[in-house]
Formats: sequence, structure tokens, C-alpha cells
Amino acid sequence: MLSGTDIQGADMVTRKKVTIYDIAAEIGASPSTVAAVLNGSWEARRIKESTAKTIQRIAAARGYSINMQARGLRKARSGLMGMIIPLLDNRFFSSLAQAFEIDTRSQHLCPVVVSTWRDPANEQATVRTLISHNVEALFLAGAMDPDGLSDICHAAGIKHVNVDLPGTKAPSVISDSFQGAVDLARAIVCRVQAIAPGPRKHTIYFIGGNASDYNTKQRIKGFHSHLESIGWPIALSQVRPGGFDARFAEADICNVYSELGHLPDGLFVNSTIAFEGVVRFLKILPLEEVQRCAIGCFDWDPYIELLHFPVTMVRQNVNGMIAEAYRILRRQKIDPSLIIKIPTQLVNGDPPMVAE
Amino acid sequence: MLSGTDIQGADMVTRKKVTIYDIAAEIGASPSTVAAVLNGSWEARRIKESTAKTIQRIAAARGYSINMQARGLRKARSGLMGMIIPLLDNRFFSSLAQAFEIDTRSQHLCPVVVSTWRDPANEQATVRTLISHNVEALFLAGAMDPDGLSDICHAAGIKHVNVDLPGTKAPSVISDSFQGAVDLARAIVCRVQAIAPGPRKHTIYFIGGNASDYNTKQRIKGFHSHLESIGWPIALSQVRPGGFDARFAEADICNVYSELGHLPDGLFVNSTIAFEGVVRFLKILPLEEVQRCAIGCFDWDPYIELLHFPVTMVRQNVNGMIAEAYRILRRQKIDPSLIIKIPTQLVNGDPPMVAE
DNA sequence: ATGAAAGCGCTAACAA
DNA sequence: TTGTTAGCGCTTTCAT
Repeated sequence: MLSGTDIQGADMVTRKKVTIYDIAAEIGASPSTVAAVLNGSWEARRIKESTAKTIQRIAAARGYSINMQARGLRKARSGLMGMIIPLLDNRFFSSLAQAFEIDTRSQHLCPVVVSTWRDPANEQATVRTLISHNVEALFLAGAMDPDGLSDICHAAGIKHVNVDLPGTKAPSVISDSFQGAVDLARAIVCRVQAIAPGPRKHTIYFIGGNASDYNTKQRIKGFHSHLESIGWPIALSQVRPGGFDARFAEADICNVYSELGHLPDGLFVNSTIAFEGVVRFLKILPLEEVQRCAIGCFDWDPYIELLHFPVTMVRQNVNGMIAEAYRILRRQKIDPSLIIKIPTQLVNGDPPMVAE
Repeated sequence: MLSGTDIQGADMVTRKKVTIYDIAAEIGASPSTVAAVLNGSWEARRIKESTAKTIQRIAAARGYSINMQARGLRKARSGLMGMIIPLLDNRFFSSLAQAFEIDTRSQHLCPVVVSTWRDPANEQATVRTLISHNVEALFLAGAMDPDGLSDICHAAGIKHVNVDLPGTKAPSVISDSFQGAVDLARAIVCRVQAIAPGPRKHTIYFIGGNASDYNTKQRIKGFHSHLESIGWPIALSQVRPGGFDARFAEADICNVYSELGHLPDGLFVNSTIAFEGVVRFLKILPLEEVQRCAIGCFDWDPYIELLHFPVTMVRQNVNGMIAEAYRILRRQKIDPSLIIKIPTQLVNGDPPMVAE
């Protein structure tokens, strides 16, 4: 478990950390007195202020810092809060991690965020590791196999919440993908009509994401739902969740273009990563042509606002998700079937120019 | 230190974790035998294979997981590796964190990455927290006050490296900003000449970053160095490190534009965040005008490649930086004045179109 | 107002 | 081949 190529051992002069015993010996007090002073419980223990002051002074001078392993072992707590997440290096997940970090630190806990590469085996191994470190609770974000992880957590008596992707064995906090997709579809339709009022083919394509992914399914449902509600027909070929990969999305939009002979009236792109592929294709077209297509992206990236054509985006409320997850963890009774959906927000690609 | 709004306590049925004593009692063996089996040292301790097998079976059935706090306390190790970083939610830093995470986990250590918001007080508090948790070593990335942190680490005998921003009291691994800037300046000059060969005003502007920031200084030096070497004059007004904020950069490029009455021949933008502001301004200009300006950005973002004008970027080698930092930590003798510069890489904005 | 001592779960001598 | 024991640094009763 511990490092083989010994980093500690490399340094010959690693001085031992000072403990409450060192300080106790130095001033001729008992360890428990020192402990009480150094952990703030000295008022309650009615320790003389002068004693407290000297102890604090010595501790500061010696660079004392409490040993959380010892404290944690004794108190059966760790001060650590764990989170697993698919990737760190991703706009959405890194902002989720950032939100988790802020909330966690505001509770005087130390956040431990580990990425698991959308790999169920990695997820399980990581969860076990975090449990070994006695994390107080666990956030399972975007897990491929949330229920498998719940089993492990339950066996160890570890509280946990699913985030971003729901499970059935622990409460979940996710974005309201369905409603977000409805909103985005509506925005795209509006723009289609604004660009060319009157009768058109009304072909809006859904591109990107994985058909087996929960969120993608919800987004497709929302997409369908809105188009049906306004009576726009949707052929099967209009929905193409070709995967979470820029290249697939690029190939897909390219195919759509050659099938139609032109761009569709509108484009609903699922995720910034798919959007990257789409833009790579759009770049080779004349700008005027692209500007005549109503484009939306389910996800948000500041650079998308800076493209030379407007894109409506859906931004997820990461702070809201984390706050809600913490709220659930604090509840007395935990309902494993609870699924809380956090509303998303529509972000317009060109706010400075037009007011719709 | 530990959570006030008690998350553990909220759950009434938090079963106690099973320990080696539980397992020992169950099969009538001694705790040390169980311990040996469960931490893999049983072959060395010549424990009967059959005993080992039963213990492993029971442990798995009971969902045993080792208590790292107890082990760490005993072995004076934690299995935790710490990193502080300005932000998690940032293209560069999140990829740095990701690289750190991968290297750390490959050593069977658990990464703990905490962001400190470019705030020296926060940095110090965080470092103290991580030391309390007995991290094996510490990566100080982009710290505002690396030497202050080194003092704290030295007092506690904690090995550490500076990353991205150098210090004087511990070894540092940073990008070669000077050389990267020379390369980028050269690329911009090339493009200026390609766009309009022959005599021009040769005005290239440096925009973004903070004049007191180490990396910005190096990049300005590199910028100057290359332009001087080819005999292009630089006025003071051409270098405008107005801060790490998109709005400042936007204002700066706007000012440059009104002073000149047009865009400069070339633009050296320092950081993607400044670049965001620059693009926001460029968006309001006719595309042809922007395309006649040679633009470079010291930093990398995939979306920049997707803009409708070419941008040459400098990409930092985060994997190389982390690998080198680990190499330093493993050394026997640590030289606090060591500064290792990792080469950066030039990324061209429009590889599919032209080959220069 | 302070001290003594037990114990958290594990590892590492040392015994047997 | 396995058991016994001390102790890592802290908290927490219970004494004084």
C-alpha cells in the first residue's frame, strides 16, 4: 500500500514531528493538559489561562501541528471527505470538484478528490482506498456503477451520495437533463424561426453523447418532447448519440451534411466534447452558412461564446448540486431512492448583441 | 477541526468497521497473524497457506478494509500525497492536478489536491492542514509565497517541491517561459511576414498577465529578446501586462486599437484567460481584419483552435513537470536552489490547412 | 486546575 | 508456524 520507492527515506534529515509529549516534558505539564490547550477544549477543562498561553507559545515556537491520524484513530473520524469523479481535466467535472472543495473546506474538512476514468473497477478500488482512509462520507460523481459502489459503502457503513449520475441504492443529485433539453430545444426552435420565418423543413439534429448514458437518454427525451409538442416531425436519423468523442461527432455532422446537401436548420449538440468535433467540421464551411443554422450545446464553455456564430448553451448548476448533496448527507433518515433534479440554466451565445 | 454539523452522527445505523481483532476472534487466531495475512507480509512470516486463505475469505466476507489511520500512526506514514494549487477549475491547473493524480496513484499513494485561491494566508493554512494529515510530501503549485510555505514544511520535516512558480528554499520545477516566449514571438513574426511580406511597422503587442508575476516577467523577457535579436523595435507601450483578468485584457486591446486606429501586426497574449478578453474584442471587428493580425497565446485551450482565425499557442508539459518533481523528491540530497525548466511546445492554430 | 491511564487499530520485535 | 506485547499520538474518563 505505502510507497515502494521511499520518498520519506530519501531524506536523511527528516526531523521527527513534535508531539504533545515533547511540549509536556518541556514545560513540566501533563500530556492531557497540553492536548486540551492545543485542541481548544481548555476552557471547558478549566485550565489556567497562563498555562494555556505558555503552552500555545511553545507549540508555535516548536512548529507543533496536531497529528490527525492519532486524533482520528482515537475519535473514529478522519477530517477527510472523499469524492470520486471521472476526470479532473474537464470543464464540467473540474468545476464540480471545485464546488465540492469549497463546500467541504467551509466545514473544516479536507477534500480528497480522485478520478476514476469511467472505469468501474477503478471506481471500486478507489472507493475502497478512500474508505481505508476513513473518509467521513463519499460523493460518487458520474460513476459508471453507482450501485456496486453503494454495496461497498454500505458494508463499511459509509454515508454517500450519487452526483450527476443516479443510482438506486443511495440518494442521487443530478441535473434536470430532461427539462434542460426541453429548454434548449425550445431556444433552438426560436432561433430557427428567427433566422427564416415561415415554412421550412424543420430538421433539427441531435448529435453527441452515448445512447446508453442516463443523461443522454434524458436529453434525447427532452429533445423529442419539445419537438413533438410543437408538431415538428423527427426522423430516427435525426438523433445521433455517436459517443463522447469529438471525432465521432465530427464524423456525424459531416455525414448529416452530405446526406442533406447542406446544414440542418438546427443542431442540438450533447456536451462540449462533442461540440468540439462539430465546430471542427463547421470551420470548413463558409461562415454565412453556419450562421444560418440554429446551434445549441448541452454544456457550457466560455470559449464557445467567442465563436463567430451564436450558440445557446445549457449550464449545469454545480454549486447547487454539491450543496444539495451535503444537505442530504446531513439528514437523519436517508432515502436511497431519492433523486433530486437540479435545474439547469440557459446561456445565450451572444448576449451583448441581441435581446430576444 | 472536525465537522461541526456532524455527518457521521446523522446516520443512526453506522455499523462499526470490522478490525483484525474481530476476524482474529472469529477464527481463533491472533491479531498479528490476521494482520500479517491482510497486509501481504504473511509469506515472510511463514504463515500456513490454509490459514491465510481462511483469513482472506473471512475478511472479504466481512468487508474488512484496513484502517490507514492506525497503520499510518504506527508506521509514521499516511499513504497521502498533498498538492496545493491556485484553482481546480482552470484548464492548466486542472491538467496539472490530473497529471499529479496519475503519477501519485501509480505509486499506490492517495492524492490530496486542495486549491488555495492565490491567497498566501490560505496557502499557509492549507499546508498546515495537509501536514496535520501527515502527507508524505507536498507539491506547491503556483504558490504566491513559496518560501513562506517552505519554512512551514521545513519546520515539520516535510519534503516538498515548488511547481510552476519557483521558490528559493526548495527545489522548483517550472516551464521554460523564457524559451517558450522566444518561440512564440518567432512564430508570430513569421506569420506577420507571411501575411504581408516587405516593410511594415512591425508592431507586436504583449497583452495580459501580471508584471509582478515570475512567469509573466520571463515571457516578457523572451518576447523582448527575440524582437531585439531580429532588430524589431519595441516601445514601452507595446508591453501591457494588465493582469490575469479577461476584462483588463479586453480593455487593453481596445485601447491599443483606438491608439493605432487599427490592429497591430501581431499580438502576443499571455494566458488563456487574457485571451478570452482579447477575443471578446476581436469578435466585434470584421473577420478579415482579424485574420490580417498574427496572433499567439502563451497557453493552450482546444477551443482556441476552433476560432475562425489562426492562433499559435504554447502548451506547457504538465506530465513532464510532475514527473520531474517526483524525481527530485526521490533524490537523496535535495538542493533548494535547484530550478528545473521544462520545455514548452508550440501548437499551431491551423494544422489541417497549411504546412509552414 | 491538572494528572494518570486506558484505548483507538495497527505493526514489529521477541517469544514460544 | 503462531502468539504476546509494546507503542505510534491523541482523547477521555476518572482521580486528585
